[in-house]
Formats: sequence, structure tokens, C-alpha cells
Amino acid sequence: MNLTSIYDKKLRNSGLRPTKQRIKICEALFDSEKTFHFSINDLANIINNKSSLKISLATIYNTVHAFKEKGYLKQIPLNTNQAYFDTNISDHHHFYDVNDKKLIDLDNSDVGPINIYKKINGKKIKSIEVLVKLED
Amino acid sequence: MNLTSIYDKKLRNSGLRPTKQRIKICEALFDSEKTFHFSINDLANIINNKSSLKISLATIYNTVHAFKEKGYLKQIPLNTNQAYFDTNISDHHHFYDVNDKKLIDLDNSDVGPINIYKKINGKKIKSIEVLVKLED
DNA sequence: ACAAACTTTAGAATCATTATAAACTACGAA
DNA sequence: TTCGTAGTTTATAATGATTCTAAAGTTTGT
Ligand SMILES: [Mn+2]
Ligand SMILES: [Mn+2]
Ligand SMILES: [Zn+2]
Ligand SMILES: [Zn+2]
Repeated sequence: MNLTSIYDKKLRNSGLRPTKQRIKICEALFDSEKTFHFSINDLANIINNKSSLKISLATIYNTVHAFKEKGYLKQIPLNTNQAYFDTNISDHHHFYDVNDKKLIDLDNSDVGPINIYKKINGKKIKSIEVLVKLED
Repeated sequence: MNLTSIYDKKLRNSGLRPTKQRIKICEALFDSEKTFHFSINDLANIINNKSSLKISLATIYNTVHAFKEKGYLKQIPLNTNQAYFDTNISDHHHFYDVNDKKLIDLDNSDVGPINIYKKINGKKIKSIEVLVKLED
């Protein structure tokens, strides 16, 4: 089974029609071995520079949000003027280099176990994310 | 020594002139025992509802940024469309209730020690912030 | 082939934030 | 105290990421 039909199935299973735009966005996001971090504009450039089929920004926004809903992407909590996403959806954390403005993965194995002792009544933990800021 | 003259000194020591706008912003931020979280708009409402001296949004932005630079405020890393700040500048962390969209402090004592095993050459750790998302 | 539901898109709208530049204020020196 | 300068405030405009709109295009099941 080739990648395109895997994406086709992935999309169908999520209730999303496998349009050529969505397949192409899947290719840009999930073809590579390595995971990566990106802003919407990064992704638009990746896609629209390397191909003749141009995808509108609106579609890229729509698709990234849909993929985030479905759990195929994660958004990284950061104090920036634009949203950053991650194709690495495993439980993991981040370095943020404030000088170079770069994100670096911190695998779960790079961080000791995190214990939260405080409980809030009627609420349960959905995720725990650690942001480690780095400077020179 | 009253609060106003404490703020006066605090501002002078930071190289900021103690204008009536900045004193008033200090009062809104630092008079209370309790620390709190706020957006720029929250702060503008707090100030401009409870007083006859209206302060322009531009000044509030400028002052909040200046205070953040000086370390009198912290910005909280969050995926929201607006910046959130914290008058609690101690080392601490946050719950974010995704249903109620509320921030709750997690004191350092509420979180076990955090160990980061990965090192990046030439960089040092500036801060470690944990965001724990809560859901119902 | 057809109708319905879904999708894409250009362009407009929104809105948080930043920039501009003119009027105002604080402050030190004379 | 008066003056000059640097710093500050403000209304307003500009910016830019994101979302909305509605019309045109596509996919899907029958
Ligand atoms: Mn943010
Ligand atoms: Mn953000
Ligand atoms: Zn990552
Ligand atoms: Zn806090």
C-alpha cells in the first residue's frame, strides 16, 4: 500500500473527504521520517514552492485545524504572534531558544517524571507540557 | 512609606519616570495581596472602569511590556489569540482549564522536581514552565 | 447522471498588537 | 524659576495572523 492510499484511508476514517488538497497537505506533513515544527505560513511555503498545485491559505488553515481536532497534529503553547504546530504527536516537550527563536524537541525520556500534586475538583488532566526556554 | 512612594521608587530604580499613568497601573497590578492573571484588555477594563483618569490602550501595552522587561510581570505561554500575563513572578506553573478557559496557579510545591537531561551546546536554561491542561 | 453534502477559494472582516507622530510632562541644569 | 531635552502619552493608522463569507467546484451515494 502506497502513502497516498494510506492518507486516503486516514482521511476517510476521520470523516474527511480525500481531496487532492488534503492529500498534498498530508504528504507535506507526514511523508518524512522526521517530525517537525511549523507555522501556517511555513507550511504554505513548503507546499506552494514545491508544486504546481497551489493550495489557498484558507484551505491550509482549515486542514491544519481539522488535523489538530483529529489528533494528527499538536499545537505548541508559545508566546509568539503566530501559532506553531508539531507533526510529532507523541507525548513530549520543547526547548525554545529565545535567541534563535527555534523549537527543539525534548523527548519524554529527556525529562524526568512529572508529578502534579494539586487536584482540581471535577477536572482531570488532559495533557502536561513543559516548555524550557534556552538562552546563550 | 506608602504604596505610591514604593511604586515611585520601583519605577525610578528601573529607569522609568513615575508618571501618574504608571503609578495607576502599578496600583491595579500590585496593590492586592493576591496575584492574578490578566490580558491587556482585562487590565484596561480594571483601570478604566474604576477611575476617572482614563489610560490609553497604547500606554497600557507600553507599560505592560516595560514591566515584563523589568521582570515585574511574566507572560504565560498559551495557545490563545491574546497574550496573558501574571503578577505572580515567582517560579511556578499553571493549570489551564480548557472548558472554562481559566488559568490556575500551580505553585512550585505543587509540582515535583523537574529534571531535564538533554543539553544543548552553548545554551543555558532560562526558565522551565509547565502547562497542565484540565478538562471536565 | 443527479442531488446533496462537503470542500475550496478569493476576498473581506476581525481583532490583537505595534507603529507613528504630535502634544504633553518630568527633570536636571543654569 | 525657567529652559531645554529626553522621555511619555495619546489618538490614530498600520500591520498581520486568523477567521468569515458566499460563490464556485468536487465528491459521494443512489
Ligand atoms: Mn499566545
Ligand atoms: Mn500563541
Ligand atoms: Zn515537538
Ligand atoms: Zn500564575
